[in-house]
Amino acid sequence: MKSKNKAKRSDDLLDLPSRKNTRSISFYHKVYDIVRLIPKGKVTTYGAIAETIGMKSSSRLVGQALRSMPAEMDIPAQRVINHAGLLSGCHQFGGYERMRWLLEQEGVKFKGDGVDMEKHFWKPKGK
DNA sequence: CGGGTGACTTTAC
DNA sequence: CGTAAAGCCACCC
Repeated sequence: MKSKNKAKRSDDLLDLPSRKNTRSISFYHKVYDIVRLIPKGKVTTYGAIAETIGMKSSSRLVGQALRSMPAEMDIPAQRVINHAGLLSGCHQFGGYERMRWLLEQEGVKFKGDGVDMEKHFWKPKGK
């Protein structure tokens, strides 16, 4: 099955912790570390994460990292949304409704179809 | 080594 | 307001 190829990638990414000792940590891994720091009930944007890493013009890479992220990892990826507060990665969570539900369980309020950024936006590193 | 890809963002019309 | 296109760059094949 083709899933074999996907499994290989996941396994490689799960090797994350052990790579911590290496001097060259993948860009993706930095993204994962930051996303894990997002407090419950808060959300952030791809651009904010990219900026924290030092590549604010490459917000796409953040999205790409999360897309490749193995589901086995305990990363609240649902808290990462786009600049407009919309759930751009909803398909990865089984649909918009499901991703929205996950956020609402954490206390995130919605404004229209997107997250109320005024109340829940959180910038990595707190400052 | 080169081309394709993408959970973005911004600007332009 | 909506759609379109360009800029951006790490990772995979």
